[in-house]
Amino acid sequence: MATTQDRQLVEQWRSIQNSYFRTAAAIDRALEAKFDIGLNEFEILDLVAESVDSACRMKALGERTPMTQSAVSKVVDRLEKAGLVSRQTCSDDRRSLYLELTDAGRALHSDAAVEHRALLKENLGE
Amino acid sequence: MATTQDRQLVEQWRSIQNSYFRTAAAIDRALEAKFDIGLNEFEILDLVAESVDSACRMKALGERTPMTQSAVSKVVDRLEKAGLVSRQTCSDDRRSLYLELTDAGRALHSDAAVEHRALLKENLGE
DNA sequence: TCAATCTATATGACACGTCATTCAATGACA
DNA sequence: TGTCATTGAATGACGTGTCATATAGATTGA
Repeated sequence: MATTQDRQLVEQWRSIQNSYFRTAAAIDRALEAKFDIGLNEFEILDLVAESVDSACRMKALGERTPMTQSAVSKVVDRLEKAGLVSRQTCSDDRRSLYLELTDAGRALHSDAAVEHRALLKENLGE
Repeated sequence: MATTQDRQLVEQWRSIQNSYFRTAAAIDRALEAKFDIGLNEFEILDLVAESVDSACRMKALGERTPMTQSAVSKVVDRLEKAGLVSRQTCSDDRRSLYLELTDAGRALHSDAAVEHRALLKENLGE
């Protein structure tokens, strides 16, 4: 039997879905159009940009994002191919890699971040 | 410059992302394991199940879901292939189709809905 | 009534994410 | 030290979503 609570849960869930998808789509389109990178690429850039320490980070990145380890790896592939980020080997654990923004990456990030925040405000803050 | 408000927005956004992804993944896995359908398939089933009127619905479905029209079409393909739903032509507009649950679809939906609601409660209500 | 246009759905090419696996490096412990 | 398990990351096969387009039916207006 569908209880009232069930219906409320479903409503709540649909509303989360809609706001998530609408916001994500809006940001994705804008970043794609203006900076030629997708939302996931930006989010990785953003995480790298806010990591001031130079700890080995591919792993850490995976923990701060809902993306899979392999998704992160592929996003980083694209960022690296685009010359925005570079993979550096870790001296203390040679399995690990950490990421560094290139100058181009830093520049693009700081422009894109403005757009990103503005769209978040528009869609979340309303 | 990163203002405090910016940081709050980003935090809020990440928290939405996480709760969305965690919940979606949990439901998806459970439905996949127990009923062999994905979350999107279930959501279409759910929409069809709650449409009591027999209006032409493919179109209407598209409006109640963040999915693309073409995504809906493919999800329905799979549901039809699985024998859970059937496409019916519309007499008043032969371009349109409406969907009907098969008996198997109705049965699966009512079981899966219990699971779905329970997981929503667990993840959203907590 | 016949174009021109619009609308509902389907489809194919493509991009991207996931899973399972692989590979190399590390750690643990006998 | 040598084996065995574990860990960080990359990769290939695959499924599914998106975009652009195709198709068929509807609508409009001359």
